[in-house]
Amino acid sequence: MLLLRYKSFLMANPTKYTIFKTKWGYFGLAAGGKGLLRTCLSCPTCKTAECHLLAGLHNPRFEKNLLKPLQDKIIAYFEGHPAKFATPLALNHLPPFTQNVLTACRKIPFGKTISYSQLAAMIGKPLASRAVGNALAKNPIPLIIPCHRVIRSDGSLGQFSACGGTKTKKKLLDLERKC
DNA sequence: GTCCCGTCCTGTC
DNA sequence: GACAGGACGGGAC
Repeated sequence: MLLLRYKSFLMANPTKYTIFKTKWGYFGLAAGGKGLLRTCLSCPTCKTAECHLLAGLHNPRFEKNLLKPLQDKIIAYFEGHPAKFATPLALNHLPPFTQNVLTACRKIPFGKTISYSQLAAMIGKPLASRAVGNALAKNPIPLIIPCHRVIRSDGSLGQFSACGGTKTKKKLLDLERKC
Protein backbone atom coordinates (compact mmCIF):
# COMPACT_ATOMS: atom_id res chain seq x y z
CA MET A 1 0.00 0.00 0.00
CA LEU A 2 2.65 2.46 1.12
CA LEU A 3 4.95 1.27 -1.65
CA LEU A 4 2.18 1.84 -4.18
CA ARG A 5 1.57 5.35 -2.83
CA TYR A 6 5.30 6.06 -2.97
CA LYS A 7 5.63 4.72 -6.52
CA SER A 8 2.72 6.78 -7.81
CA PHE A 9 4.16 9.80 -6.03
CA LEU A 10 7.50 9.27 -7.78
CA MET A 11 5.84 8.72 -11.16
CA ALA A 12 4.04 12.05 -10.78
CA ASN A 13 7.16 13.85 -9.62
CA PRO A 14 10.17 13.12 -11.84
CA THR A 15 13.24 13.56 -9.70
CA LYS A 16 16.52 15.37 -10.04
CA TYR A 17 19.54 14.51 -7.98
CA THR A 18 23.06 15.55 -7.23
CA ILE A 19 26.06 14.05 -5.45
CA PHE A 20 28.74 16.27 -3.95
CA LYS A 21 31.78 15.89 -1.73
CA THR A 22 31.86 17.02 1.90
CA LYS A 23 34.49 16.74 4.62
CA TRP A 24 32.79 13.49 5.75
CA GLY A 25 32.41 11.87 2.34
CA TYR A 26 29.94 12.00 -0.52
CA PHE A 27 26.47 13.43 0.14
CA GLY A 28 23.46 12.92 -2.13
CA LEU A 29 20.32 15.03 -2.56
CA ALA A 30 17.22 14.05 -4.54
CA ALA A 31 14.35 16.47 -5.11
CA GLY A 32 10.91 16.07 -6.67
CA GLY A 33 8.31 18.61 -7.72
CA LYS A 34 7.34 19.69 -4.20
CA GLY A 35 10.68 19.67 -2.45
CA LEU A 36 13.47 17.55 -1.11
CA LEU A 37 12.70 13.84 -1.39
CA ARG A 38 15.70 12.02 -0.06
CA THR A 39 19.24 12.51 1.20
CA CYS A 40 22.16 10.17 1.47
CA LEU A 41 24.58 10.84 4.28
CA SER A 42 28.39 10.79 4.11
CA CYS A 43 29.01 7.75 1.89
CA PRO A 44 32.61 6.60 1.28
CA THR A 45 32.33 6.74 -2.53
CA CYS A 46 30.31 8.63 -5.09
CA LYS A 47 28.98 5.32 -6.40
CA THR A 48 27.71 4.21 -2.95
CA ALA A 49 25.95 7.52 -2.45
CA GLU A 50 24.35 7.22 -5.88
CA CYS A 51 23.17 3.62 -5.20
CA HIS A 52 21.60 4.56 -1.85
CA LEU A 53 20.06 7.74 -3.16
CA LEU A 54 18.55 6.45 -6.38
CA ALA A 55 17.13 3.10 -5.23
CA GLY A 56 13.52 3.00 -6.43
CA LEU A 57 13.51 6.50 -7.92
CA HIS A 58 11.71 6.98 -11.23
CA ASN A 59 13.92 8.17 -14.07
CA PRO A 60 16.18 10.44 -11.97
CA ARG A 61 18.15 13.16 -13.77
CA PHE A 62 21.54 14.38 -12.58
CA GLU A 63 21.80 18.13 -12.05
CA LYS A 64 25.10 19.32 -10.67
CA ASN A 65 23.83 22.60 -9.21
CA LEU A 66 20.57 21.23 -7.77
CA LEU A 67 19.68 23.20 -4.60
CA LYS A 68 23.13 24.82 -4.65
CA PRO A 69 22.53 27.02 -1.56
CA LEU A 70 21.60 23.88 0.38
CA GLN A 71 24.70 22.07 -0.90
CA ASP A 72 26.85 24.95 0.38
CA LYS A 73 25.12 24.84 3.78
CA ILE A 74 25.69 21.09 4.08
CA ILE A 75 29.36 21.41 3.15
CA ALA A 76 29.72 24.19 5.75
CA TYR A 77 27.86 22.05 8.34
CA PHE A 78 30.35 19.20 7.99
CA GLU A 79 33.17 21.73 8.40
CA GLY A 80 31.70 22.61 11.79
CA HIS A 81 29.51 25.63 11.03
CA PRO A 82 26.02 25.67 12.62
CA ALA A 83 23.31 25.50 9.97
CA LYS A 84 19.52 25.56 9.79
CA PHE A 85 18.07 23.75 6.77
CA ALA A 86 14.80 25.49 5.85
CA THR A 87 14.35 23.72 2.50
CA PRO A 88 10.79 22.57 1.63
CA LEU A 89 10.40 18.81 1.96
CA ALA A 90 8.21 16.37 0.03
CA LEU A 91 6.72 14.17 2.75
CA ASN A 92 3.20 13.77 1.31
CA HIS A 93 3.77 10.12 0.36
CA LEU A 94 4.38 9.19 4.02
CA PRO A 95 1.65 8.20 6.53
CA PRO A 96 0.24 11.16 8.53
CA PHE A 97 1.75 9.98 11.81
CA THR A 98 5.20 9.72 10.22
CA GLN A 99 4.79 13.19 8.72
CA ASN A 100 3.89 14.59 12.17
CA VAL A 101 6.91 12.94 13.77
CA LEU A 102 9.31 14.17 11.08
CA THR A 103 7.85 17.69 11.14
CA ALA A 104 8.19 17.86 14.94
CA CYS A 105 11.72 16.51 14.65
CA ARG A 106 12.69 19.45 12.41
CA LYS A 107 11.93 21.79 15.33
CA ILE A 108 14.73 20.40 17.50
CA PRO A 109 17.33 23.19 17.69
CA PHE A 110 20.91 22.71 16.47
CA GLY A 111 23.10 21.10 19.12
CA LYS A 112 20.16 20.01 21.32
CA THR A 113 18.91 16.47 21.88
CA ILE A 114 15.55 15.20 23.09
CA SER A 115 14.29 11.71 23.93
CA TYR A 116 11.89 9.62 21.85
CA SER A 117 9.22 10.13 24.51
CA GLN A 118 9.69 13.93 24.49
CA LEU A 119 9.26 13.91 20.72
CA ALA A 120 6.16 11.73 21.18
CA ALA A 121 4.80 14.30 23.64
CA MET A 122 5.44 17.10 21.10
CA ILE A 123 2.97 15.46 18.70
CA GLY A 124 0.44 14.90 21.49
CA LYS A 125 1.11 11.15 21.95
CA PRO A 126 3.31 10.91 25.05
CA LEU A 127 3.09 7.10 25.15
CA ALA A 128 3.94 6.52 21.51
CA SER A 129 7.72 6.61 21.89
CA ARG A 130 8.10 3.25 20.21
CA ALA A 131 5.97 4.33 17.27
CA VAL A 132 8.08 7.50 17.06
CA GLY A 133 11.16 5.31 16.74
CA ASN A 134 9.48 3.43 13.92
CA ALA A 135 8.65 6.67 12.14
CA LEU A 136 12.19 8.00 12.50
CA ALA A 137 13.54 4.73 11.11
CA LYS A 138 11.73 5.61 7.89
CA ASN A 139 13.18 9.12 7.72
CA PRO A 140 14.17 9.48 4.04
CA ILE A 141 15.92 12.82 4.66
CA PRO A 142 18.48 12.35 7.46
CA LEU A 143 20.44 15.46 8.51
CA ILE A 144 17.85 17.85 7.01
CA ILE A 145 15.33 16.17 9.36
CA PRO A 146 17.67 15.88 12.35
CA CYS A 147 16.63 12.46 13.62
CA HIS A 148 20.17 12.08 15.06
CA ARG A 149 19.10 14.57 17.77
CA VAL A 150 16.59 12.06 19.15
CA ILE A 151 18.11 9.75 21.75
CA ARG A 152 16.82 7.33 24.38
CA SER A 153 15.54 8.65 27.69
CA ASP A 154 18.39 6.94 29.60
CA GLY A 155 20.89 9.01 27.61
CA SER A 156 22.09 6.24 25.31
CA LEU A 157 22.09 6.97 21.59
CA GLY A 158 19.50 4.50 20.38
CA GLN A 159 19.60 3.39 16.78
CA PHE A 160 20.29 5.22 13.51
CA SER A 161 19.22 3.86 10.16
CA ALA A 162 21.10 6.21 7.85
CA CYS A 163 24.47 5.44 6.24
CA GLY A 164 27.06 4.69 8.95
CA GLY A 165 24.55 3.74 11.67
CA THR A 166 25.03 4.79 15.30
CA LYS A 167 28.68 5.75 14.65
CA THR A 168 27.47 8.46 12.29
CA LYS A 169 24.79 9.50 14.83
CA LYS A 170 27.45 9.95 17.51
CA LYS A 171 29.76 11.85 15.14
CA LEU A 172 26.95 14.22 14.16
CA LEU A 173 26.07 14.93 17.80
CA ASP A 174 29.74 15.48 18.68
CA LEU A 175 30.09 17.85 15.74
CA GLU A 176 27.06 19.90 16.82
CA ARG A 177 28.16 20.04 20.46
CA LYS A 178 31.55 21.45 19.43
CA CYS A 179 29.96 24.32 17.45
C1' DG B 1 22.08 -4.04 34.56
C1' DT B 2 18.49 -6.99 32.82
C1' DC B 3 13.90 -8.58 32.14
C1' DC B 4 9.29 -7.95 31.05
C1' DC B 5 5.22 -5.82 29.81
C1' DG B 6 2.63 -1.72 28.11
C1' DT B 7 2.02 1.37 24.31
C1' DC B 8 1.05 2.45 19.48
C1' DC B 9 2.04 2.68 14.60
C1' DT B 10 3.17 0.22 10.31
C1' DG B 11 3.44 -3.49 7.04
C1' DT B 12 1.90 -7.94 5.54
C1' DC B 13 -1.38 -11.41 4.71
C1' DG C 1 -9.41 -7.04 10.07
C1' DA C 2 -5.87 -9.62 12.50
C1' DC C 3 -1.36 -10.18 13.69
C1' DA C 4 3.59 -9.59 14.24
C1' DG C 5 7.43 -6.60 14.60
C1' DG C 6 9.91 -2.51 16.10
C1' DA C 7 15.52 3.22 16.20
C1' DC C 8 11.18 2.84 23.20
C1' DG C 9 9.82 3.65 28.23
C1' DG C 10 9.59 2.53 32.77
C1' DG C 11 8.88 -0.39 36.73
C1' DA C 12 10.45 -4.50 39.28
C1' DC C 13 14.08 -7.32 40.66
